[in-house]
Amino acid sequence: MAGEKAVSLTDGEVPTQIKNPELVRERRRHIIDSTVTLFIAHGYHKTTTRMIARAAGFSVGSLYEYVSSKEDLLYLVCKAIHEEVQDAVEDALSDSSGQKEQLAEVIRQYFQVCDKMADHILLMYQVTQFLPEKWKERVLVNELKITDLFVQALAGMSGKNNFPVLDEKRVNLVGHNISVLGQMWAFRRWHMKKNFTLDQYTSIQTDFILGLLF
Amino acid sequence: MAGEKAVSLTDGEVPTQIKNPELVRERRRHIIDSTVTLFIAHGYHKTTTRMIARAAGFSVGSLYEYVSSKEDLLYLVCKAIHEEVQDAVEDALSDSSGQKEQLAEVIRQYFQVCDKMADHILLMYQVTQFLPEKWKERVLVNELKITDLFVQALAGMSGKNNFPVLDEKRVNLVGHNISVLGQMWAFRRWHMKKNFTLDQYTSIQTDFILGLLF
DNA sequence: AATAAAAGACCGAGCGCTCGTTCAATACTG
DNA sequence: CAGTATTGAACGAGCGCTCGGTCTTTTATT
Repeated sequence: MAGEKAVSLTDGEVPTQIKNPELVRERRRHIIDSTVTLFIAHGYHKTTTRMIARAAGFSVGSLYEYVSSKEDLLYLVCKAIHEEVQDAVEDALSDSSGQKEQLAEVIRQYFQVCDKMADHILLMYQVTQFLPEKWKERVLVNELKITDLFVQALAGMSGKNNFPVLDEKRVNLVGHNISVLGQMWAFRRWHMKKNFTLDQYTSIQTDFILGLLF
Repeated sequence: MAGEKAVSLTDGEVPTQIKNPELVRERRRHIIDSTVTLFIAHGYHKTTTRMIARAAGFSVGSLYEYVSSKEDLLYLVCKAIHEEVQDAVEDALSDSSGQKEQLAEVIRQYFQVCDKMADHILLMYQVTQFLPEKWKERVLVNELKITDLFVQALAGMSGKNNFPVLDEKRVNLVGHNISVLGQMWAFRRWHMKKNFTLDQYTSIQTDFILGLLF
């Protein structure tokens, strides 16, 4: 179930003119990579399909053989980012055995991911709004999946190893808080980077989350 | 100092062709109101200057007498939203006397503001990216001002009334956390509204912030 | 008070341009 | 040669913004 590193870029989800599915997977990977860089640098609207084509080493025409619209490409980008974050979080969780110290470690690794992928996280925040409704829903579901990893982990700890028992709603919300406080390092970095190192940030937020502050 | 409900819409900041400053203030107020509604409904890019003019009851030409570009108008919108939030938070803080229970009350009122202004908060997240660098900085400063209200309040409580002493960095970060956890009710409402009432959310998050969970 | 003149506010057709997308022509490959 | 992949010029809808002009209000003049 976990650990597939799903590279489902061929999905009928997003249509293509090209017959050879392997070619599609390979080229799309390439297109997505180029596009992410451009989107981060210039934003969605100021990145033109021509720029994307050029950066990926294609003509506009070819680009449109592999991707049916700019919006669809945007969806592929969002999906790829989510997959990357999700994989990283799953890795972090895989060697966590449910102690309070382990939770701290998971948070530490997650925040590390948020730091490394700060640009991508910011991009997701900026760009989800431009997805067609159909894709937008999917993206939110993916976002929820990541948060749920924390929720599940917390639920697993609840009541064990001097961990307090938390009802479902509380667990759920704490999961979201962890998720968002990680992202905050990305979307408020204009302030954070000026005032904290990542380690400082992690340390204080961990205390905060574990309720050691007050 | 506080309580001016500053309506500084005449500021030389954003240029205009119209001579009568009172007229400018009045009309801009009106234009901004119409624009906010449109931006919330359709986003920045899909809202055309024609739509804005029509909604405000002007011709495009007149619109451009009061506002020198769509980007400047966007800045005015952001500023107006921040002013509204800031005023509301200041009100909430004005009758807080520095007890733990009072902090809870401030949080409650702030979250209420976030709920009422959820659309606006979301809009700010979506739209800041389109501001010219010059305005973007200002907007971030305004955002910081609001967070600082919490930081100041916390700093004032630190050490008094069975409140723990917190160093500057911790106080600063907790202020940001309060600010962001309020906004989270807005930008994750697709999940939150499905699973919590505002009261539930407030109650759990207050516990979380005050560290009563673990 | 009547009239002229100047200023200020308002108008909207249209300019110049960008951008996503298409498609007829061309090249490649087995 | 058939099937597939690639190309990039051309398209046309849509956009922000301008500008020559009109309408309204205020001021000046007789």
